[in-house]
Amino acid sequence: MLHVDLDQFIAAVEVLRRPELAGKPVIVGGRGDPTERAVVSTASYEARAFGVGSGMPLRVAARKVPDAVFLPVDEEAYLAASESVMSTLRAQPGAVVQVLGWDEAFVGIDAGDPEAYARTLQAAVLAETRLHCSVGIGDTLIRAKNATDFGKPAGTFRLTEENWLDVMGAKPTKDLWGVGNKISARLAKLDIHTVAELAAADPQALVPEFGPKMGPWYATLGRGDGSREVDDTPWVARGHSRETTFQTNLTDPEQVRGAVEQLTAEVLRDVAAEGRPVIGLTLKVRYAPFTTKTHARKIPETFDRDEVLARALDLAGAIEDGRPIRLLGLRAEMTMPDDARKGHTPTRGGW
DNA sequence: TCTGGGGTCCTAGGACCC
DNA sequence: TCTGGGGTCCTAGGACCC
Repeated sequence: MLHVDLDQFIAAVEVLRRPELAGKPVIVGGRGDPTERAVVSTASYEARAFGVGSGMPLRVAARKVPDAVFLPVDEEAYLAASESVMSTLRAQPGAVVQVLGWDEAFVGIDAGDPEAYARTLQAAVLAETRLHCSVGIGDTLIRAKNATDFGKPAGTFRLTEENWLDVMGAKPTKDLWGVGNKISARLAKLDIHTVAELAAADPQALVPEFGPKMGPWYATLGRGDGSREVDDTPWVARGHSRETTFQTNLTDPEQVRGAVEQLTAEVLRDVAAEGRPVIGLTLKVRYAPFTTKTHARKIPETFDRDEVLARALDLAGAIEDGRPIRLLGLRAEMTMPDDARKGHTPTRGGW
């Protein structure tokens, strides 16, 4: 199968409608004001050359590249571009498309020459949207996904059982999809540092540290194994959430209640738009300096809007907790009945 | 250097039941 | 007197992805 990934997607969409930005360092994030509390969504390759990357605070990015062009996030524009890309992929002969995000998809194909198919696909996307993409080719989803990085920009690369360890074996475990800083550090405690070492690990030996599902799953990741099926079942959201970061920390309980009420109402609107009931409510509270507390409640399906709001304000009461408040941010999440759930590869991120 | 906003899924531990 | 064993449900917290 193939994994298709648009190159510097958000920055590329912005450059398309502002051709004068081509070749300049472009940084998209927040409201486009580098003095605000917000982070980088995407940086163009020119900005990345200065060490700017996704997730970096805008203030830090501005220090690194004072001359950069800062732009606000425009979700609608990216969504429109994304839909155009995905429909181009679906229009290819024999393609089964599993969308992973705005700028990524798996494409299941039955082609004798996957590289040739990939180049056809890249040409079609470019012709339709003027956007470049890289394509990974693999015999599992994991291998296709990892292959894409080696194809960037605008190229292709193939990873299979044959060359997986030759190409990936010496890489740190963090390079694997689903292994971040925390998991790689815990693997290191077990003296597992590289992909090859993880591939050689006994899956059962990882259970005490990571649990019955994730332990064996990490060993599978190390080998590049896992699903070979591209699944184009339409995606159904499990939940909705809204998050905000305050430009200055909130300290007043009344302000906190107001913020909770507003966020909750916004999420309720998203859920109501789907005509589905709420069955769970979670408030995540980000306190300065950087601790998160969670307050969750199950919600009866029969609850109406006002009852859910009241339950949220109940939870907000727990925020105060006697101590002085210093709130960096808030997130309200609601879950919906999961009758449409599919799945069962124990991965995060919905496939 | 200092922390987005949208998601998904897993694990631990306590409560409760038989 | 001293404390089984299995199950489910719920809450809190954590980790990761784009």
